[in-house]
Amino acid sequence: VELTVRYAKGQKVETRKRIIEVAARRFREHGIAATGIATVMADAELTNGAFYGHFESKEHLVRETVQAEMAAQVAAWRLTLRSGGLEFALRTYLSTLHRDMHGTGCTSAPLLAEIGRQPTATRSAYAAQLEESIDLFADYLPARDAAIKRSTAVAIIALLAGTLQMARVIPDEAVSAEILENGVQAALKLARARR
Amino acid sequence: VELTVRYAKGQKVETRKRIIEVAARRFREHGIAATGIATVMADAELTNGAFYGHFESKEHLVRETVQAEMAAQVAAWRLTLRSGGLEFALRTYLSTLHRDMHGTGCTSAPLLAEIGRQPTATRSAYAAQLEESIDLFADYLPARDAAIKRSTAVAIIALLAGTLQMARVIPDEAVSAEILENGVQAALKLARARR
DNA sequence: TGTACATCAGTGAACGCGCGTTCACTGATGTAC
DNA sequence: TGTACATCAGTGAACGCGCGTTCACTGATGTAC
Repeated sequence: VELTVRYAKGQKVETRKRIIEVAARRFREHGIAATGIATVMADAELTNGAFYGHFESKEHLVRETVQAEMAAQVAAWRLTLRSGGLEFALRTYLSTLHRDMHGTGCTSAPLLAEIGRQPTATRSAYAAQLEESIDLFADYLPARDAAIKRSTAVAIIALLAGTLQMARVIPDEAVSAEILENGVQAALKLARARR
Repeated sequence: VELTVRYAKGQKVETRKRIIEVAARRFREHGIAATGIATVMADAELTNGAFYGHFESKEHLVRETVQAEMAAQVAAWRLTLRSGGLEFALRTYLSTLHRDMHGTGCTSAPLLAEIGRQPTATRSAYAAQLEESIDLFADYLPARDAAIKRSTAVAIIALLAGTLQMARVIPDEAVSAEILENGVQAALKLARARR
């Protein structure tokens, strides 16, 4: 069996990546159910037919997008935590800037509930990346016991997602900003507790 | 102008209520975008055409449903808090029973992110009910200062929503249950802090 | 008491549209000889 | 070097279907006289 490369090496892989990126943006902005294949493909500057050369179905695209974007988010968190520490990372996440950055921000917060309605494979992909996030956060917590670090990290992540979602709902700018700042304080409170 | 009652008094009002109830169930279970008018009306044992005798549009149904179901939820919280206190209410909310009760449970958690994508009118309806929840929770917190009660209540509500969503995503039953219990502990920790 | 009429909650077919998916095809590239 | 052929990423029309919404209608009820 011979393996020939007729197209620029990795071209198809790059197209696939581009589809995932534009899909992620649409998903975050409008939700998974409200996002159509045709609009995603148009965003990627392709026609709808090309989709099925890259993915078996919409379900598969969702799975791969959740997987890839959550991994990217963990990497981003790692960078922010390393460069600025916990409070800086929390403040970056719960900033009005991030709140208003629907398409390019966090994947978890806007899609968490909807991921809960996806097939097990997609939810497992999320769960795996969540474990990465938990381990990462745990490294920046002052507690001694590993189990306490873990449970605190879980609580902080849940709090962050809930707070960002809530701030995005509230139309009153002052109240919304208050909710964000409040989330930072509560997360720090949880982080500081040793047991 | 004469006002005659040709049908059983309040029949239309009751039908309207029934539509909102079945819509709420569908919205919680499948999300707003994934729920169609025709299926809601079929659930209410009516044909799709009848819908527009009760609501101007799907957007209006969403608004009224969010308003009504959030109000009902506040009432349920009030009852649970009054009868069992804070920890009991937290444990009820973050129970595996509630986690698995997608259609009839909390409206806020499964729809929070999606409500954030609705028009301002719907988001304002949510915001008003959220304020009720905050005031209600604040009454069951040990802090002295009203501002601290308020900010703690906000944090607890955000934590509850995020935790329930997360627990619903995780396929591993043990990990999911751990996340729920962990949420209870974190909420209690926040509640106990006096400042 | 009996009949003609008004009211109106609900019916069900139809509208244009976008959905996820399929498929025969195009056309640029590389291979074989 | 030149020509016939194979590969395959992407094209674009089409599929059946459900969406939100409209509308002429039905038929049970109550009113008027």
